[in-house]
Amino acid sequence: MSTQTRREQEKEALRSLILDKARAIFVRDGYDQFNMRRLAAEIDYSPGTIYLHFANKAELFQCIVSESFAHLAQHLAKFGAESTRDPVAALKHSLRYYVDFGVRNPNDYRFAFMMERPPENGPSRIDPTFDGLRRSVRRCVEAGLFKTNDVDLATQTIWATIHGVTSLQIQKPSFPWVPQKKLIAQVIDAVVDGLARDDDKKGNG
Amino acid sequence: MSTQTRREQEKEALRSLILDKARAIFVRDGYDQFNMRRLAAEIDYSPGTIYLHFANKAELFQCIVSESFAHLAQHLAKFGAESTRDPVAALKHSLRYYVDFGVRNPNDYRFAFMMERPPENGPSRIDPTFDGLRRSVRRCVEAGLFKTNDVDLATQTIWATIHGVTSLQIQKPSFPWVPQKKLIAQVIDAVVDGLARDDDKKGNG
Amino acid sequence: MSTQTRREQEKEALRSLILDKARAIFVRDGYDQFNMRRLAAEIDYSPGTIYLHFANKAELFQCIVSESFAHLAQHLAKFGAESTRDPVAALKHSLRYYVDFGVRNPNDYRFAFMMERPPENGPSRIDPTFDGLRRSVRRCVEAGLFKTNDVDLATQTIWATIHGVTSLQIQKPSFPWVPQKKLIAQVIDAVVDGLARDDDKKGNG
Amino acid sequence: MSTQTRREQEKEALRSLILDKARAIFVRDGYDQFNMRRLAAEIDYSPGTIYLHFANKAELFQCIVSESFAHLAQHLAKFGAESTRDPVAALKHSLRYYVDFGVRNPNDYRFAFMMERPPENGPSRIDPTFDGLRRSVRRCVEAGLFKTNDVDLATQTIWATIHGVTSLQIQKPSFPWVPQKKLIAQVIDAVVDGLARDDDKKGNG
DNA sequence: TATGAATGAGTCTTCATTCAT
DNA sequence: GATGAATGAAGACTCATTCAT
Repeated sequence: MSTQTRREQEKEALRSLILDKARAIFVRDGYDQFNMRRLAAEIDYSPGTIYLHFANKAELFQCIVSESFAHLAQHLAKFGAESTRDPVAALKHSLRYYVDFGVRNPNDYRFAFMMERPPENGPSRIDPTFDGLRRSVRRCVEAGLFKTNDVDLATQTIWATIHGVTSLQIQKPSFPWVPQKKLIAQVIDAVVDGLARDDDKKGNG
Repeated sequence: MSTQTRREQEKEALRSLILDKARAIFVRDGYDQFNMRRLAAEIDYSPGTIYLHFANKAELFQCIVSESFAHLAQHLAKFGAESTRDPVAALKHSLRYYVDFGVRNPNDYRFAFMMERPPENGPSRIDPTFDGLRRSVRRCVEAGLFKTNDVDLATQTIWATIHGVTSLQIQKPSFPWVPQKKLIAQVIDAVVDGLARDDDKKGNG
Repeated sequence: MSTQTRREQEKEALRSLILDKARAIFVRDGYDQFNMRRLAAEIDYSPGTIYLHFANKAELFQCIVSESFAHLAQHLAKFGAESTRDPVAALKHSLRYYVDFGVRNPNDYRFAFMMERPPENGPSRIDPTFDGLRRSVRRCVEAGLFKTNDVDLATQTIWATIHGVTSLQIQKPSFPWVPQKKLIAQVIDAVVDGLARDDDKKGNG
Repeated sequence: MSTQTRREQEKEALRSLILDKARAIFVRDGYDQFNMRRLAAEIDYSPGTIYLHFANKAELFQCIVSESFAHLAQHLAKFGAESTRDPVAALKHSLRYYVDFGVRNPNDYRFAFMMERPPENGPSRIDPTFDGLRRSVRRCVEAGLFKTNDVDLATQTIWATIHGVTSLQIQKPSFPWVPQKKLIAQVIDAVVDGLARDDDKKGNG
């Protein structure tokens, strides 16, 4: 029993080691440049060992994508969870959280929203991640704080917008950006204020 | 003469054929999966023939990128060119034009802003493309129509935003989007209205 | 242990097999005609296997060159090592030894001095090989046995000379040569006697 | 007639142009690196044109080799032609001429004696070139000036020797040689003096 | 369980040579 | 005679994956 348990733990540990290193390489080099032999070398195991844990490169990749979505979902779960007096402020807060998560965890964000290959088949993984945001937006709509009543429209407007900043910050770090914090705040303020009724805006945060 | 002319035309035609097919394959498969042999096969020429027109894969790719930027520049030439009574309306107009270009020419947009692969050297190609937009934004700032006086901040805010919609529309076509036109209009209105002083907004466009 | 040892031995054996076959092909076909695929075929392994032992064709070639120089150095170690009553006789003895090495190990000699192809970087490999010969010549000069006092001049004269015979014997075996031993002896005698003062020559060896 | 003649002259001129450029490239780059397309480009004709004058790369190469031998033979024709009072001095003179020719026309020399690929089949081309030298040596032998009576032995000794200097000067220009003239003179003096009877040497030239 | 040697299929690229014009 | 587009065959090298140990 003890032996078996230890074995399982070791197996799990190795699996994690592979996943972590693989994630880093996938992000650094891209899917195609990623190289099973290099991965093996970097974790100091033989190539064959990786195949004891993952059927092949594609499966390894998918595992990492799933992890990223899970990580994302877990962090975004709170989105619109709390009921608040000021849903707009809450929304902005959530958005800052979202962008912040992406910028701090570019690997996860890339896997979740930016990497293309290989083509996904199953159901959209974006949708669920989305629900929190939609909930948060709905609060605002239901409180009559937005010009529009179309929750999906507002949600997608916001998502597109903040995905824009997030992905560009990740993808084009060498562009001569204005200070990141300032830009992010400005984007969030602009889009939310733009959606909000005029009489509801008085510099919230 | 006639012979020579015909030859040149044929050569040009083949070059175009290669570029067009290559563009399609690059977009379909990505830079790494793109394959000179397959390209050759798809245009029914031998691999060597491609090398009569392009030195190598990277150059072929860069040619397509350049084409895309040229195409973009040509379509965006008007950006902020006209001096108008209503700079905000002009800006919105331009933005609609920008997104429209991306959505209608997804391949060009991909090559210009979304494909990662081979590291560019030379000067940033984004910057020049950017100038028109910045000019358009400056008009608004100089007319005192925006809350902020920071032209770069406003420009980047807007660019990040509309790049967000544009790229998502291109990259995630299977997502259950609200009607595209509506979304685009909403994003543009939201972000520009969000940047504009309150007393200047009365549903323009 | 036994397993690991056997593996290492097998690995070493394969490395040797590759080196030996490669050396033969390099000599037979020249650097450019040498072909990794053919080498692989001739040793009954796949091309990839060779790359498990050598990074690329150039490295494989350099390894053989190094082997040859090592072989040469090992055989020429004694050159001018012994202090003798008769430095001229010792020199002639060494020269005979040198030519003999080249003729008996034509491949080594080719790799060391006759093959042109890939431009070496690093420091000249000839120089060190040369030192023994120079030492041997210096003995003669210092003993006042040569007409000239210029050690480098004498050394290079001798080297050029014996390289002449050696390389021709290797490169033009089908030429109607006089008996090889006779020719070699004559060349050595002629050049050394020609350098020596008249009063010191009385048929030594 | 005039037209035909002009045509033939033009054809001959082009043939020469090709040969000259080709020789330069062959020597610069070696047989394998030599490239028919580059040759065509360098003479400003199309690749096909070369094939109107030479069947293929190998034939082109052989033509150049033949030219080189002819050039060499022509220059070496005088070798031992004049009957002189001092055959040894004449021999030395000829040898200086030989080395000089090689060093000044490294291309010819390489083609004649140093390039390997592709293997020759026909009768040895060296032998004829050799005759002048042998004649010159025979004079010395017949005048009783050499220790040996074996004309072939003496000839080959001398040839091997001076080929040694010549080829090394051509092939290893980056070696830290003593001044070339000095070395060549020394080699010639040494080997001829070494072959000559003691009582015949008194600083000749 | 872990190894790591080995492979086969594939990738970019080059080049002598041909042939319709 | 001259062109130059086109090709077929080849060569260096890579890499996911397998399998005997």
